[in-house]
Amino acid sequence: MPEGDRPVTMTDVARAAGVSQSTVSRVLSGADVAIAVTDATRERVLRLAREMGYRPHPFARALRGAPTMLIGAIVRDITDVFFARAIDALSLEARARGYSLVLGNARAQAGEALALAAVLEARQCDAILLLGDFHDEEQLVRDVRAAPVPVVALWHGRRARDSFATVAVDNGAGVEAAMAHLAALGHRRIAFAGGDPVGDVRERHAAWQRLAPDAPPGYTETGTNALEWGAEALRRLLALPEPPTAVLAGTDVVAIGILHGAHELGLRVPDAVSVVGFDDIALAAASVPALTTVRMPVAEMVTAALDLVLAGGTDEPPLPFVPELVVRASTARPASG
Amino acid sequence: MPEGDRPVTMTDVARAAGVSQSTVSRVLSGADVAIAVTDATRERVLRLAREMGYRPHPFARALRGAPTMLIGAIVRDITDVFFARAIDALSLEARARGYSLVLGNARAQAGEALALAAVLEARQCDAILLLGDFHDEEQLVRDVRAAPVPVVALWHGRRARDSFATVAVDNGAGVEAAMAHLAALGHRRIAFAGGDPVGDVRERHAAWQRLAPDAPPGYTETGTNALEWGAEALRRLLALPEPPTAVLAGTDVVAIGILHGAHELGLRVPDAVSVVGFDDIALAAASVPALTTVRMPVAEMVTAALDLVLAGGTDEPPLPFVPELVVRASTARPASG
DNA sequence: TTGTACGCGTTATCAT
DNA sequence: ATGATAACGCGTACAA
Repeated sequence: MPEGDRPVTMTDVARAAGVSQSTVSRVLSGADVAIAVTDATRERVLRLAREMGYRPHPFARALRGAPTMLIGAIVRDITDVFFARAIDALSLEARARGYSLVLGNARAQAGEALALAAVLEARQCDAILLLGDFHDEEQLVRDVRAAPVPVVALWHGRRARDSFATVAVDNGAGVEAAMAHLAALGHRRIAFAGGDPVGDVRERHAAWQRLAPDAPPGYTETGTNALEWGAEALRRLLALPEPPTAVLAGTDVVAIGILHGAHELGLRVPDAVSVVGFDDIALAAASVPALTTVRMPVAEMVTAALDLVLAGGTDEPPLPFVPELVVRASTARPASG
Repeated sequence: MPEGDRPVTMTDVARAAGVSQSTVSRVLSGADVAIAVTDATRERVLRLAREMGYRPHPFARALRGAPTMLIGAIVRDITDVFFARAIDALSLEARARGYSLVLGNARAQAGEALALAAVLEARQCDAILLLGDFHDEEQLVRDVRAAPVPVVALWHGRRARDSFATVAVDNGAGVEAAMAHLAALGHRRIAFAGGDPVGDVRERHAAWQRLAPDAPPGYTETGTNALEWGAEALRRLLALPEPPTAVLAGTDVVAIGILHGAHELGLRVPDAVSVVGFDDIALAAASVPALTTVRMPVAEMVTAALDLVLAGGTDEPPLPFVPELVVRASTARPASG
């Protein structure tokens, strides 16, 4: 029995059981059961280990090359409800596979490289997942690329050549569905209000441009992915000489900000203006009015990313997932048909 | 130089520099600088370490008793925007002190104890923070108590005797401020709709009961902390023979659900009914209408909890923080005096 | 079937 | 000023 408060080691158990430490290791690590050790010895060791409160020491195991069962998740902004949901799905899915999550919140500019170098790159994690678009964080991307573990990115926005696999969504298809819905309702003047023009939002904007090539000037608003910004963007759009009858928002967060802005202007949605979001966050179904949006298959994408990264990250990434339009109450025929 | 892809160790650097591994350790671990090693040697070692891409191996250090610089954060439900904000604040504050976060999402019932045993209890973390009320998760609390590292709980709701320190908010004071505000506006019939009756919400409910002892039956609604539930609760409250003129919600999430429910019923807030939330989540300022609520000092509480737990968790916990009422547009004089 | 011995990468304590 | 050496807890060839 160890004196003091020191954790119980295999050697402690071995001494108590009157066997060698290796025997304890054989019994407890459970390799090739029933072949190597006498039943009597096994039971004695197991009993003592339990009684003495033995716990394997993960660092000693890791030093021997065992996987840490830790997955590093680097997320752009966890206060973004979309990413919060993704982290939730990720943690559940990871745990189902026996892994835990180390959270790297990238929201602080300074020291981001530090945190990664210290925790993730330093091979404490078996795999690294990037959540969000990090193309502007060059140092971070460099660090992660240099990591000796597989890396997979989610919602990173596709670019020419990335050094890691990407699980993405077909933003073009989502925008097409939204635009088709608005067109079917009779909308001809559809603006885009896009928050941060990075990653998925950038792709959504590009798709909108493709589908509305002759949109009047001023029909594109970009800024930050925040509720207040959505309200501001709406004010500017409605102040145009030829205001839009519908707004396609880059994210649900911006869309809900637009709903708020409309209310402040004394306008009713969808009577005065139709609004379509993107992502289908939980709040979208409970906003005033309930938001028509494009649903992101978060759980499926997280599962795919986990499959990919735990397989080494070198397999072919899955085809972009296809999002689905969810029609609710924030879209209707335009007032002036 | 190491063959293959093996990470660079001190021994590799030592070989390249023509010195012993101990010398490399002395130089790199930076203990007692300038005394022990020649400047020439130091510079050569430092240069080679940099060139060769040496990284300290955290597990080997941990095996020697070094702290892991990992903080385990166990959160009830990270999709709850309130906790997402807390995790954000926590990760920033932790990183400022050189720590990283291991996320334990407790939202899955089965296997929670397992995840803890594997990741936290097994002394991988230097400290453990509990975010939310875990009184109903007995196995988890038992596991955490048995952990050999300090534990501090946040928003855990105070109970008779907990085995770990708690950083809490004075929910009574918050409810008093909200009720005083409503009373000053002329409200006499104030109901409480409280989501999950655990932790802080439970305390808020108790405070409401104390301040409205003669509330008609049916004025208390409890359920889940979800948007839709808020809407349902409002429907039931307004169906009462003597419906309330104001509703105090247990959380902003419920409050925003109530706003949505009112809109669906064709009622305007605050004309038909006043609504007060609790927490001041980001959305509260951008809801329709903007929500009067009680602001939770999240950053301050997180800082205090980190101070406490990194000091060993045994100091006296700080006095409950006092939340502050934020008056916005969801409260007004009742229609019928 | 079981014990001995070694190494994983570090830090710390001795010598030299 | 620096080098050899011994731990830390565990897994595993190898010997017995």
